[in-house]
Amino acid sequence: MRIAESRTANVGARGTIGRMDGLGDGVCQSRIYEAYVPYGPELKSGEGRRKMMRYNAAEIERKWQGKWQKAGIFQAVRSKDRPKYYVLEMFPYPSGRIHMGHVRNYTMGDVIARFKMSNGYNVLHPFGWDAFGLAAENAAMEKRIHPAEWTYRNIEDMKSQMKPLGLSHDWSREIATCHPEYYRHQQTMFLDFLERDIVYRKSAVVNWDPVDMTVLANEQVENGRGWRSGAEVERRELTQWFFRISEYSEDLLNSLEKLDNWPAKVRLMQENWIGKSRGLEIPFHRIDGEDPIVCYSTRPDTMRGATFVAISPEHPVSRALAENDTVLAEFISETRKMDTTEAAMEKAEKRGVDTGIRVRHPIDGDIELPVWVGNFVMMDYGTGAVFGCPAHDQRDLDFARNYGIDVRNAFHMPGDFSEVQNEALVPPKERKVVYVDHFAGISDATGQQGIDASINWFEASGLGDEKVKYRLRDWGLSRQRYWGCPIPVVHCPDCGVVPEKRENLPVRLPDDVSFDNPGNPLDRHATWLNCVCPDCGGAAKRETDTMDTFVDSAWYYARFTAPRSNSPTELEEAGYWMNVDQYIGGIEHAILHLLYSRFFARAMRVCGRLPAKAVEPFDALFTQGMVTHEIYRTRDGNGRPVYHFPDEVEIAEGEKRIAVVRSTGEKAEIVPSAKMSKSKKNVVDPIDIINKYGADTARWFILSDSPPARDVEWTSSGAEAAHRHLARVYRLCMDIVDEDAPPAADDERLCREIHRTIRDVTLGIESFGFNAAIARLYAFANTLSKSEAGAEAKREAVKVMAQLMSPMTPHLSEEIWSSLGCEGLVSVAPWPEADETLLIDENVKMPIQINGKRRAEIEVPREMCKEELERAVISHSAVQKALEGMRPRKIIIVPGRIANVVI
RNA sequence: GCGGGUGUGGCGGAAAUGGUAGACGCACCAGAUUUAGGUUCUGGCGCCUUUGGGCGUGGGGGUUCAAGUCCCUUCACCCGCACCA
Repeated sequence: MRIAESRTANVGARGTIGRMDGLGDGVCQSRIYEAYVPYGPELKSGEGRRKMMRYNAAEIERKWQGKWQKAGIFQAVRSKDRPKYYVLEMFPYPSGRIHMGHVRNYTMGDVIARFKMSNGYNVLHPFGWDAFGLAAENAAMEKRIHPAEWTYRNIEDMKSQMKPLGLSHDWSREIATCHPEYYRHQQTMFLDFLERDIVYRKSAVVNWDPVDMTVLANEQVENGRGWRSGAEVERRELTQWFFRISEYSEDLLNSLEKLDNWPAKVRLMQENWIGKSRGLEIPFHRIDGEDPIVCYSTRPDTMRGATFVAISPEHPVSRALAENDTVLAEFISETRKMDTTEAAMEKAEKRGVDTGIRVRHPIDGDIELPVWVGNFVMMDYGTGAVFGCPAHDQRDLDFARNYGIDVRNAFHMPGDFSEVQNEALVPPKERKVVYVDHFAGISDATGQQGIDASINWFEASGLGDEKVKYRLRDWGLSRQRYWGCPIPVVHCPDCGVVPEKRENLPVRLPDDVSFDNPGNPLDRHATWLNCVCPDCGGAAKRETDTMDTFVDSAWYYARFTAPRSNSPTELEEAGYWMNVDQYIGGIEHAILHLLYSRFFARAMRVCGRLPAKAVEPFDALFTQGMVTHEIYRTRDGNGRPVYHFPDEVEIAEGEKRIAVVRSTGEKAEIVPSAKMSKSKKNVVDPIDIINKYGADTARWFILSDSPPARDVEWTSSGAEAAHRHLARVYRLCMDIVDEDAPPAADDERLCREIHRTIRDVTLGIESFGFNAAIARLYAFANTLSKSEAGAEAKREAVKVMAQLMSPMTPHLSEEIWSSLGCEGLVSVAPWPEADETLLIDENVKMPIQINGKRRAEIEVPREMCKEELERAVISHSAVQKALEGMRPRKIIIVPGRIANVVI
């Protein structure tokens, strides 16, 4: 790892830093790390500009991107002189095309990065590719192209689509997770984790996606379906690798509190996902004297109403019994196939099989309870066994009614008829209940009180142990796929599972694989599969499962701090750059990626791969909304919908908007805004927009109008308006550059407006109110164009406007900046500061209300005291008229704000 | 079922802290420029109106001199989780 001495010094080295041996011969040489050569020759300045006076975005943007490139201003280098700022957008999957969602995401990150740079921060703003994944394998099967080639080609394509946007990414730090120089470090950390028992192997019933032919983690199953394929997930028992993320439940939960720059919504979602609950483990003793069945309960106050015990089909007791019980065995295999989709769950009957086992009621030993295997009991929550209390739990009641099991009240609500028929008696939290037989010493209590008292009572009586449980389960990372990071272990018939030697890393993916047959090609690759045991040197086989791609993205933010290091991270670099100060991405990763990353940062710290201060990877998180567009739909002969791209229809504005398909003249239905999607054809290609209007317009528009957290609708009229405005700003500025008017009376007013604008725009950017900042800049342009100020004052206004616009429209800003004759690049010029003294006007306009309704306005000196103000208000003609000679009942004066006269 | 969010003109949306509702943009209307269209520029634009005002931030109620903002209640839409014991 070399760190360049200075920014410019690093430029020449850029092409060479990354000459890692790519992916072996014949497959694909990564060109990721080659230098970016900006397109086209530079424009001659001066004469050409004056004559044209037309806003030529293409030329301007090409020119300034070249200059930035030359100056190397976006390359991050550690420095003691300035505070660091690490801004990161969630890196993309290289699907081949960038879309408007990317443009929005990266533009927001760019605004922050550029803003921080102007404010004196040493900014790290890297970019990379989340490059492993199934799409590449699917492409391999369909198009007979190697996944590596497909991926690297897509990366190059997407990069060429991104470059014209003029983003301030430090490309010298580019990484791709499918590159051996990335995943080898991931393998190193896997071995770290293995040594510290953070990753382990176990046999478990797992989620199997029959379409993608791989296992999925719990987080990756939505509504019983695979998150990528949408196929119904099956339950299979397999031996798999797991990360011990559940060991970190408490820490992951508690630390959420400290993430006060995360959206509350995301924190809440994680909290619910981790799902902490306080309850009891209660042994139920078997009549036959075998080991007791331990049930978990968060509602031990309902114990009096227990009439049965239910255990999971996966419970060891069920399994043992099933060996000699065909009925039970049949039942267990049926539940495994059970449909877990929402609709099916709703309808699914509560079914079970009586095991014949009887247990004693923990409180009253004379009562015997039957033990059932129930299809509604899950093995991986609690202990896989529950007691059933039909009187106070709807699910238990349904089950009891199906099998004629007793219903017994543990409490009733005073004043209400409490006989349980078909609905369980579940009192609202705040409702008081009366316990049967002064249960656990309590006669009555409201909700939580009763629960707490009963937990304490059980503990004290030695009948149960208090246990805190979490819903979060260990993260299964094995995937039966080729295009992922190989798990660096070997299976030896003599030594068992043996980690690969560190010096043998990376365990590379073989290049010569075929996708002609379904399944994992690694399983069939004899020369790769057969290897030597690192321990005994005997014949052994490689692990053919690869890692979940969410592992790749769980630590990339750390790798960016030292992307060419020979170890996964460099503590010095990570210590300087971590944590990510601002992370930006979609809400869809609220649980998956963001939870995994939080876990990984902790595990990496345990292994000494991150410094102690990097507890949380992301200090601040911003989740941006989607880009939407309306849909144009016609119907075919059979009434099936036919969709049309926006550029295929003509929109007539008027009282009603009408869309007509150009080629056929058909009238199309306009369906209100929806997420851009290829299948609905409501997409616009960023490249088309850039070609038509330029990058600055695309950037300006995508930030306008909608608050960044909300969805933004792309409209062609909006994009045109943005472009019109930038062209107007350009003309306005160029006119002013050439102006020669003497100082005027308006100078001071313009000057005050400049400083108010600085304040508002700065505040807007800092608070992610880009839309408000842009609105303010529109207003300022309006003011400037109408201003009667002299040339000097106007030029100052133009200069400041260029600076304030530069995070959003960097190219145009540079052009204006240089036209004014300002030194250097506006991109690195210090951010303008608002002069406090100029923000305060000597006179203020104060509205006068009469009985709370605005009736008049007076202009008064700022410093006027309350008494004087009151006199001024009273003597105002509108107030006099309203008073009709009477005295006001009350006068409220808020100096500088408002006056209210109550009559 | 549990948890969370949103609701402001024809549309997207502005309004730290309760203090001039509708900034800014789109669309629309009128005028200027133009042979015409487009561009550009100027002005208008919440609703009703007897031109004095009245009504207006999903609906209803409340607190306050004053409510988009605070409280209660209700409706609609959106999102997340869910056989969680």
